[in-house]
Amino acid sequence: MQQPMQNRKTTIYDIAQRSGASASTVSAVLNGTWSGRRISKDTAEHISKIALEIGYAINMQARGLRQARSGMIGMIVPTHDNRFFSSLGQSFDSLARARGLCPVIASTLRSPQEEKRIVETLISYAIDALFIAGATDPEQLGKICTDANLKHIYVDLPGKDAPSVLTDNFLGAQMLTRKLLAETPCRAKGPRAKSYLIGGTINDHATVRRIEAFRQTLGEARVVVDERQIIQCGYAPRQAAKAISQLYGEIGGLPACLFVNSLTAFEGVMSFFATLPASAFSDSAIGCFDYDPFAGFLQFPVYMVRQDTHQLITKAYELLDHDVFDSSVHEVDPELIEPRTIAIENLGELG
Amino acid sequence: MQQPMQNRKTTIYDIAQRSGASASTVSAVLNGTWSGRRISKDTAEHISKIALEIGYAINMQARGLRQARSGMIGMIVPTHDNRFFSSLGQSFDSLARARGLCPVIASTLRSPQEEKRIVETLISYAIDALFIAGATDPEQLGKICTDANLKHIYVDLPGKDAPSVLTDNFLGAQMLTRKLLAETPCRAKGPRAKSYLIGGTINDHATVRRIEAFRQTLGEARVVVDERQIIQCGYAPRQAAKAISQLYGEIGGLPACLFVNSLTAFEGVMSFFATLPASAFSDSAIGCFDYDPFAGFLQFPVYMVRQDTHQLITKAYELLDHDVFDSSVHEVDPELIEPRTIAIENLGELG
DNA sequence: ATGAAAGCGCTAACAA
DNA sequence: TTGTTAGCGCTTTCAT
Repeated sequence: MQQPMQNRKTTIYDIAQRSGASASTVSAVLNGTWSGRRISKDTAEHISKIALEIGYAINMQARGLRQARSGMIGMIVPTHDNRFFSSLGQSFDSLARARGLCPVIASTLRSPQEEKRIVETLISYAIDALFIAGATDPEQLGKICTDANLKHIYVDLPGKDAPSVLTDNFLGAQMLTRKLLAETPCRAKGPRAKSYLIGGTINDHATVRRIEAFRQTLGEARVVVDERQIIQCGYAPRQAAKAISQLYGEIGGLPACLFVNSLTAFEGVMSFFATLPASAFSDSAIGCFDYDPFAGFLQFPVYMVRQDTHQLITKAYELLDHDVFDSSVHEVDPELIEPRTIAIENLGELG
Repeated sequence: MQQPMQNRKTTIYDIAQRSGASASTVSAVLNGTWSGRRISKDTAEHISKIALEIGYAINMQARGLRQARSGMIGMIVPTHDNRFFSSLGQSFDSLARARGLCPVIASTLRSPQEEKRIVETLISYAIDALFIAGATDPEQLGKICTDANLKHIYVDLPGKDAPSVLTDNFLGAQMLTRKLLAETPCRAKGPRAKSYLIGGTINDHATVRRIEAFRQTLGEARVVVDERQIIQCGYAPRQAAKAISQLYGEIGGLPACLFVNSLTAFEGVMSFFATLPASAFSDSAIGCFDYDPFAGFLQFPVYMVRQDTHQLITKAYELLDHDVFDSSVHEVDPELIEPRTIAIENLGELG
């Protein structure tokens, strides 16, 4: 017996009953395959009208079960709470919806176990594809995806078993280093005359490329970089604060050129800088490989590199659309942002 | 005939066959209801072992279809790309996963039509609950949720038909205004001696409360606020830039006290400030109802109010857990952040 | 141009 | 203590 309660969701059978058509006809009409099934326009319109009237909403779990896909697309990121990844997330979301997919962004907190759990969860929900951004163990995830027959694309890190879309980190670091060298005041003497890169980890491909560019660019200026000029203290603000404080003590001031390798590290650096007098910055050129609108308006000029998140995601979707599943690598140029500037896109109508 | 292809996903029937048990037994074991079904521990262990061996992964669409729920929980936000909402998102995500739910965060871009579409989509996927953060038309969404029998909770905006968790915007604005008045240099004369609030819209509850507090706090200091001191230019940086530029022209400089009503508006304000000499700021006290770590290190002090996003989300989950579905309102205190300070939570190990 | 019927993978009565 | 069975709501042959 049909439950007479209001709670029963309306189904295609309700519409079938009301319209006098069969469930399969209703289904075809409602999911757009009706033209291929030579259903008359009259029938189609009639059914659509009824569906609208009774407020029919399709059950995606039923459809998904039948079709063995879900209409959802996933992306994993280390954290939502980060300018770069949330910006990737925004583009991912908008572009997913533009193609009728439901976006699901999950954060891994940079934990390999969480990464695994999350990807497995998403597979359980039969997501149609996965973007992997900022994984700590890409190999592990690639294997899980491959085993589950899940299309996946690496974003902002290179994978071995599927296409990758990367920022041209070498180019970005080169632009930034060159700029910093050009702007370096020549007053700093002795140990303070050197250039330093701070932040990041060697496990991280992006960091590796940036260090390569940093080294090479300094090399072009006939400067040799020793190990102590590359300070790998991770991304955590606290660690960066400790590292810069220590460096300051060792060399007796700020270095002539300081390349900070992420915004989070820069937060830590700033917390130390806040303890210094304004004069401490006069002999240094400071840059950050990341973008925050306010960092460009500090008491000293900060040069920044901004990744083109929208382009990264756009490329990733293009690879999906064109069924590219080799392990090709696609690079996107970042942009050098001058101090006292706000990237123009941020001045759009949307907050 | 069973397909011998590798592509067939393994199901509970595969496990049933291998273990000699029935599908329902396997199901009970795998979803934890087996103790209630008086299944022997031996059987359970045997089945679990096999499931692990053959790498079984549950099909959540099938489970969801059967149970008429999905194990997913949704949240809508205006944009991901925003410090406040991405911070809400992070807490939402972590806490969802902690209770075994799959978080889905979707952005509406502040469009009423998108809001509607998105909520309907989420309902089609049978999400178990929805957090509504930053909707432009909460009434519309409330009705849709109610009709679909979907538990929903308003976050950062008050709803009429379900519980709401809000920042105490009045308190925050009061703290900020008091601080600004206390710090206002007394040098400004004439029209520049007044206090201004810039940014936001009157449709927005948070803005309304902040304006109330701004007015009342100034009232306590025996100052009357006229309409022109409340500049409702929306949240877009571009509009805010235009508005502050216009104000500057009208009153011949910066006002003695400037209360900026959001970080995005503050971005716009900064893009105008960048055109001013450092001396332009000496007669003003400037504050922002929002937090960015770098905004505290600008060339002039900026007082900020930081909302407690984690507490907002924690409360919202508590309401879910305790089955609170009345239209009660729950407020969470924000925090006043002094310039030259980085909120301590940001200095954790995670970037 | 349309309908009947099977089945996606799981869970929950009800039997045994 | 476990198995049988009947769906959840949809799509998709295949028949007509």
